[in-house]
Formats: sequence, structure tokens, C-alpha cells
Amino acid sequence: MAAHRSGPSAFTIASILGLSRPEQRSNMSIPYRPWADVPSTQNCHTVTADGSLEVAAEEEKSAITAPVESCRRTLNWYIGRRPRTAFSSLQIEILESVFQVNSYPGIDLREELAQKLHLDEDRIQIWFQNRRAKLKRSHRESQFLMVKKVISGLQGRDQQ
Amino acid sequence: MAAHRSGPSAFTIASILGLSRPEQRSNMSIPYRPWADVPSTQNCHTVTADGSLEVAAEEEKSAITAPVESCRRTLNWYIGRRPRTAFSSLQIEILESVFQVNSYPGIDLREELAQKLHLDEDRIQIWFQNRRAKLKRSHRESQFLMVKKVISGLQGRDQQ
DNA sequence: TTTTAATATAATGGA
DNA sequence: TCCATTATATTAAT
Repeated sequence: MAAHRSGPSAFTIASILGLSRPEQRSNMSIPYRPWADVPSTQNCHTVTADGSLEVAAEEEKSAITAPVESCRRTLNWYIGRRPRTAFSSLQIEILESVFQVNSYPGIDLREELAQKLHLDEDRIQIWFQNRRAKLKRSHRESQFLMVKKVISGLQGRDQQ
Repeated sequence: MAAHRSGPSAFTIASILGLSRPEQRSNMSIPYRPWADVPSTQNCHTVTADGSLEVAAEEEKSAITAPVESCRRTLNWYIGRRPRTAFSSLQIEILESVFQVNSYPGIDLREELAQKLHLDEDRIQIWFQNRRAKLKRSHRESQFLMVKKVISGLQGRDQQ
């Protein structure tokens, strides 16, 4: 509480509200939301970077929801949570095919994917994290079912 | 409250608990849950009718989760809601392709689909209902966006 | 890893 | 049948 850092303009309105430029922010307590760099209401119908055009097309769906996404993004900026990115089916397909070969892609491969799929590298990283978790979960589940099957098999034999 | 119907055995324990056979049930107030006809614990690992075998294969996924589904089904029976059926991707694909041609299939077509896809006819019916709702929703949404676009266009011109 | 929460959609009930 | 609503499954984000 009482510990404040020395330096110029530590308590400006802008810094308190978290509105300073990234390079000016102190490195703690105020989360940096780079996805909220939507300058004004005018851009509320620009296309988001997510389902972008070159890879997928992904007809109607993204074309219709993209502006909504963008506005919701502005809203979520206030709430403080990154708006959930919706991957296109082609993006998923490619990510999946990479995952089959390598479920722990290094930074270089992630960057390459990011560029090719028009996604941030950290979106890719998170995706692989979640994908690995999913795989693990399904393994656990099938093991559980195996055990259960054995048990119910024993019960069946007893009842015969 | 005080009005009770005449007839034989109107107040047996079975009827009060809703355990009578379908043809014996009075036609009001107690919902009939035919999907809950799981006789005993033994059948807890039988394969459900849902993702069934001939149409799709739909490898690992349904093979792994089917037993879980079945048990959850037993659980949901107590809760009283039909367990959510997970359509296979092939089933969806076919339903979608039919929907494009005819979004109001008659009973005959529904029955045919039911047979081909190994689903109950009323699952098909519900699917088309929900699908139509989805379509309508997307229409509404795109209209809304069109209006919004016009409005923000006007604003932009004012600000120029 | 676990938890939270956003989204999609199957199921229900009422008109 | 449509509509509004609820429940649930998946999964991005923390």
C-alpha cells in the first residue's frame, strides 16, 4: 500500500485509470489489454483479426458475426477479459493435424503457425495447452471406463 | 383437487408413483419417460442407440463415451430430462444437406431419415425445429447488423 | 492443473 | 408449428 515507486508522473489520472501507453505502464497490477485497441465507435464494424480472410473464407458465419464480435470486444474490454476467439474450422483442422504430429510445438513452429493462420502466437500456445489437456482427460476417461467394465463384468458373473 | 376420475384402481401405489405401464397411465400430469427403460445395473455398459454403428463408425469418440452416456442416462432418468443426444458429424452432415433442400420435412421423410440415421423420428423432428430457429436467428442478426451499419455510417458522415 | 465462463445446441413446455 | 427458455457439453481463458 504505502510503497510507491519513485519516478515522474506516477499518479496521473491516466496511469491510475490504466490508460497510459504500454511502454509507460508500471510492470505490476494493471493488466495490459492489447486486444482492446479499438480506437472509436467508428471501427465497431471493422473485421476482426480472428476469422480472417485469406485462410478460410468460412462463408456467412464469420462475415455475419465479425462486427458483433468487434463490439463485444469493446464491451469485454471494460469487463477485463479477453474476448473468446472463435477459430475457423480450417484453422482447427490445421492445428489438429499439427497436433497429431507434434503436441509440444516450439516457439518457432508456433510463430510459423501464427503467421499462416493469422492468429497471435499466444492464441496458438493456449490452444495447444488446452488440446493437451483434452487428450489427457480422454485418456483418464477411457481408463476409468476400462476399470468400470471389469467391475461390472465381475458383478454380472456373480449374478449369473 | 377434489375431482377424481371414476374407474378401476385409480389410486394404486403404482399409479401414484407413475410406475404403471404406458397403456395404463392416465393421460395427464405424469410425463412418460420411455428413454429411462434401463432395467438394471447390468446394462450400464450397453451401447446406446444414439451414435450407432452402421452409418458412421465415428471412431473412438462414441466408442469411448457411449458407456458414460448410458450411465448418465440412468442418472438423468431421476432428474427427468432426456439425456442430450450427441449427433455424429455424419448424421449432422446429412441432416444439414436435407435441410438445405427442405427445412420442413413431412412425417414420411422424417421417418426415412430416422431409419437411415438410426435415430428416433422425434429426435429428427426436434432437430429440424431447432435448425429452423437457428436460421431465423441468423436472419434477424444479419438484419440488425445491416441497420446498425447504416446508423454508424450516418454517424461517421456527421463526424467527418 | 483446475476453475471459470462463453458459446452452441438439444430438450422442454406453452401458445 | 413457433417461440422462449432451460440444461448440458465443449472449450477458450485464467
